[in-house]
Amino acid sequence: MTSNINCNTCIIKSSAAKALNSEQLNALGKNCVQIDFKKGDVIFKEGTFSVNITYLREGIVKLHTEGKTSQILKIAKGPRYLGIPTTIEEKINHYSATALEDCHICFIHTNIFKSFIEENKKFAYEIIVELCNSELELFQKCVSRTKNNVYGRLSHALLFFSEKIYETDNFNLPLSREELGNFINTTRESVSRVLAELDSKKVIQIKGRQLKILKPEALKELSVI
Amino acid sequence: MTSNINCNTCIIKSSAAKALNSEQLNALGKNCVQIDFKKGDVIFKEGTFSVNITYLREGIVKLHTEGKTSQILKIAKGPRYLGIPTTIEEKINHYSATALEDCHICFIHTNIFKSFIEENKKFAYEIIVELCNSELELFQKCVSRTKNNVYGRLSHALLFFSEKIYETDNFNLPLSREELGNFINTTRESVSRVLAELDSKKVIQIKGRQLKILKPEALKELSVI
DNA sequence: ATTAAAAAATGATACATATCACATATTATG
DNA sequence: CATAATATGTGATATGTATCATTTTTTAAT
Repeated sequence: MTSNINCNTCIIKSSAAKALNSEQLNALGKNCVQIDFKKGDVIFKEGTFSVNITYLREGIVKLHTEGKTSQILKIAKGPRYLGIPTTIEEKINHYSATALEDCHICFIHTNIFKSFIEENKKFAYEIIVELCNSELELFQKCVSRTKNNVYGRLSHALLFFSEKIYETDNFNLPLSREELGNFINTTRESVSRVLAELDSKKVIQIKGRQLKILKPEALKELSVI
Repeated sequence: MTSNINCNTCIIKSSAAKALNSEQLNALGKNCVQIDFKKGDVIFKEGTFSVNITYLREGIVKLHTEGKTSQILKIAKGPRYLGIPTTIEEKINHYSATALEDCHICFIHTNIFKSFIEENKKFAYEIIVELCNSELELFQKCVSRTKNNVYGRLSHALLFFSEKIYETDNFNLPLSREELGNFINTTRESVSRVLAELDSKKVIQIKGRQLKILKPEALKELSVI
């Protein structure tokens, strides 16, 4: 579903978008289209031509590589920009984005996005801060993936969902066992086994995708970072 | 060694620094100090308080975590900014930087750096582009570390040194076997073994740190990314 | 040059985790 | 509701790589 939007009245703004003035928001509305995606929909695909900056207004997406050894690089929750690195200079997407929950996404013309950077100091600064945070997050993930064993990586991922995405210790996993494996770089079998063991040790309670974290401290102990 | 500098006459400028006008370069010179580091010197350390943006004018550095399971996150060659993510908003360095070759480094007051972002559109834009490239690089590395086995990761690293750092297929490795292990997430023993095997198969020729790549295509085949 | 210290090479073994095979749920479809 | 398709669980085995132990080489210090 596509719809015209009024960015002036939109209340779901990233800290960068909050820096835009009324005139800029009007211009944004005219150079931007909101599309609604359903769970599982592909938002953009690795290798395709990119002409927009993608703003995830609401929802949860995964950024991932393609192929049978697909790898989930990041899981992002709105409001935030997606894939600025992959779109701003080069025209080819370096990775794909797929909706894990229903999403409202705004596709913003790269040109108007660039003009805001030029016109609006605060906006430019906030984008820089966002990119910096994104890179630090990735560093963290890099370290977690390599310093932790499968137990640690899975614990880290479960805590990430609980703390950063759902903000509760009782939620439905947004990923299948196989996708979880792609996220923490292991196989679906290992994910099953470790989840079963954490369940048997009463650290978590899992049934299908329904997860309840019983002992977050125990998960924290398992992951060094 | 510390010295006052004239940024106007400096010919070693990043693409962002090239966007600064004469007045800004004068101001930069007054709010910036150049320090020369020798091979092995620590430039900044994880966990310490940070008050500057670090500009690597010339030389090669490693960005790494501390501790016995130290991990090398990135190897960078000047001219480029180092660790903007770790310094711009938060005041604590999230990782360390150590010189792998003699380096000339400019420490720039964070405030003047921020003022350039505000005053100079082109500068802000170039910083954004640099951060985007940096993140893409990290994505690449994340994928390489997890999709490749030790052979692939080491091949990838050797090609990286050859293509991105030294721009020749005949150079001295900037890292010990142990550091190479920290860079590609393996042990020094595994690095030794794989180097020995690549040598015996005449893909490379290695003696101590002296490396000559004989068959770059063979290395490319070993690493999927 | 001689000795000490550090780095690298190499063999033997251990172990975490991938792979394979198959059973059992769970979800989709006519 | 039945049947197929897909996802998940679990045991047995294989394998890449870490770990440990020891030797050899290189580098640094006196």
